Amino acid sequence: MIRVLLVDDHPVVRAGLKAMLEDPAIPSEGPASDDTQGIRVVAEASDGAAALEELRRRQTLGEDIDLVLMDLQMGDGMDGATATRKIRQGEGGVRPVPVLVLTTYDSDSDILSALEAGASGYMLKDAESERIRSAVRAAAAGETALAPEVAARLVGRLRNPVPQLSAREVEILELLATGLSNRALARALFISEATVKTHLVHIYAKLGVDNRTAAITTAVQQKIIRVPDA
Amino acid sequence: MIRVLLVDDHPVVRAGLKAMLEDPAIPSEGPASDDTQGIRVVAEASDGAAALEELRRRQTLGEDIDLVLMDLQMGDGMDGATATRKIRQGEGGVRPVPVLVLTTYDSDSDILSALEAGASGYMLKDAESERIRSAVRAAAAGETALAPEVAARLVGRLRNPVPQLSAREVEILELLATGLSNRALARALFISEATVKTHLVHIYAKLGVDNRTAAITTAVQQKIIRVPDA
DNA sequence: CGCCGAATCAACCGAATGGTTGATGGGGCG
DNA sequence: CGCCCCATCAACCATTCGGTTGATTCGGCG
Repeated sequence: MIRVLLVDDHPVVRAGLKAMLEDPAIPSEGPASDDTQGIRVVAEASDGAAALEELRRRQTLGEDIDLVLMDLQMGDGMDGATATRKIRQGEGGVRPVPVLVLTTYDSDSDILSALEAGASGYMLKDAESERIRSAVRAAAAGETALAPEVAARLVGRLRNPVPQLSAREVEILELLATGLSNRALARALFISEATVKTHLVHIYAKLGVDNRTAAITTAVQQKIIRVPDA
Repeated sequence: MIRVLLVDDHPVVRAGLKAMLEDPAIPSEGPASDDTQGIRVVAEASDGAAALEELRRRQTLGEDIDLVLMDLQMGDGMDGATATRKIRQGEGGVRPVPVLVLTTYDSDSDILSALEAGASGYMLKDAESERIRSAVRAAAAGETALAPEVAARLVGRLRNPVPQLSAREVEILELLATGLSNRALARALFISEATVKTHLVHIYAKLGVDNRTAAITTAVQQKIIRVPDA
């Protein structure tokens, strides 16, 4: 029996995962084996901080958790990648437990940040239930479980690595996103307009675009910057 | 008994909604009343086209559907708003049925397009299960069910003379956010570059900005548009 | 019918942006 | 020390963008 802690901010998704994990549509044939052992959702949390708290509480009670199923995007509170890192590093008095990330998007930066945080796997929410169950079993057994789409992205990234923006370039991108002109940008950063243009050219090249608008959306998509607050 | 057709491209979400709708955590007290009548998910579909097909099929068989629960964003195939419009207008040989939209985002354009398409309600996926069930009951009874956040947006929009952009202007903004130049914009919309510029001037005026970059961030902040998907 | 707003287009202008080449200085690294 | 990357700046040019004026068509509305 694999004991799972579910972390997702949407009650609907928690209910769906619980149903999927606990009620296999096709019961295992033949005698029970390790490969088809049952899965039980024994705890749930709606954000990263609550997940850490719940994990610690369960472990203190001697009710060990075998696996954490974690969403990455969570409205407010600690995000999934941060929570994953803390769990894997045993912060806050928890014993490290495998974390399987299960989320909606497969952006490069999401995948990278999750895996760097120590996730044992990365599945997408549009997966069929049997896929998700086998990923849970694999992750609980200490193996790595990647959705095919995710694996493909990783391979693609190895082939042509994403050019890294310098700190200055990111700084410029952030101001760019507020709608400043080159001149305003120059004044804000105490540099000349010429320098701003040079930076922009570098940014365009690294992002594979050819104008400021595309640079902003691309940067937002790749989570290099965020849309500035209102 | 309310008979529901579930439309969502994610198996996880379908399973979650089914579990939530059919297994009320708190069984109704006292004798059964109309208000607490049961809900049964009798059919599912993973995109808009399949939903129409399924609805028609069930109605032909005499197995009427009382309500369609519809997601707006669906990976490929017909999107939710279009499917909602077709169902409400009885296209494709279906009898109109109330449609409750249940989605993740609450952007103005999403809400408006769903309601204009004839949706009976608009709920967010992060809602608690009892909220969703009561929205289903209300919508099936012909009432309008809006999530509080959605209702708040609507009244806020009535108070604030939110500079109302025309449909065409929003369309332009959305393409603008992908980084297209005026010329590319013109080609994409089969209009002249002059017209694009005219629209942009109007957009800038309504949003209180003076260039395209600021227009995009402002529009995103005010949830007039969303950052385009990667 | 006349009015108005939305959408379309044209022509024009100045300003901003993009793209290039080339140059300087400072850090880090083998 | 030499090499390379980063950040800085200059000058130049073509293209694009922002803004204006004016015009046409079409649909809705009083």
